[in-house]
Amino acid sequence: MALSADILRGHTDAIILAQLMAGDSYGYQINKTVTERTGGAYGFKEATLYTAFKRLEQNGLITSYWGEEGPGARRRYYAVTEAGMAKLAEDRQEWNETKRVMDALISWKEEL
Amino acid sequence: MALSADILRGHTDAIILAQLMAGDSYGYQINKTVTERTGGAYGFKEATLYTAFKRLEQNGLITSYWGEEGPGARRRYYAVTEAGMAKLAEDRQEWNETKRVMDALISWKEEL
DNA sequence: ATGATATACCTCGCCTGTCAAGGTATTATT
DNA sequence: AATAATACCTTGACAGGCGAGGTATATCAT
Repeated sequence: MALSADILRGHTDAIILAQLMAGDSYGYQINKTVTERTGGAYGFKEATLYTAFKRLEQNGLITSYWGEEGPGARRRYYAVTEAGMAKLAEDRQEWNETKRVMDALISWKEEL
Repeated sequence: MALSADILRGHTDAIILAQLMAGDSYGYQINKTVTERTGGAYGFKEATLYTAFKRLEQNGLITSYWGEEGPGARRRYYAVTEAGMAKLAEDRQEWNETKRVMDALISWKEEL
């Protein structure tokens, strides 16, 4: 099942921050990693991705810099800030809470 | 932690449908049940709730009728349709997939 | 009586994140 | 020369959440 982004709306920032915890990266690479990690079940639309970078940077959760130019298209790298790490920790707690709440509300068990 | 609805955006319909599987109910009651079931961690804003009812009914996933008038404010009851039950089954699968995807993307383990 | 609180419903208009569609540029492959 | 892959970006439309406002009934405290 391919997930629509509207289902994951609000989790985009957390997903990006989490990927950056493994090291600085750039848009195209991050998206490929996301797609691989989910077995193709999920990937960002480009507009969504770059909108998110902009938002994250404006909120001080990531910083960006142009990569050293080798051959090929230029790459803008992103790095998590301290604030970004703190935010990710919050988001992870929030995700655990989300799972708890959703499972309590839509699971089968309660109805049997 | 109190969850914002933006985190659960896209899951509102599934939550409502799941509550109605236990029997016909009305807005105020559904919301109280949701709040109780989540230990106060979640509840719909009224505008969100009634907007969702309208959407669900327009999509043929629920039907509504006014309750038999006893004393007190009038109540509009909602019932799940066959299409609603089918949709809920889909939504539940989707939720399982969402958990799988999110855990694959933001969990700690992968980084260690 | 009067005000407050709980129950119970509804609408309007703003806000925010997603994304289709459009664009630019480089390199490799056919 | 054309196509595809890499890599970035912006604009405007759309949809769901929700603050703020409204209506109405019943109970409880002052």
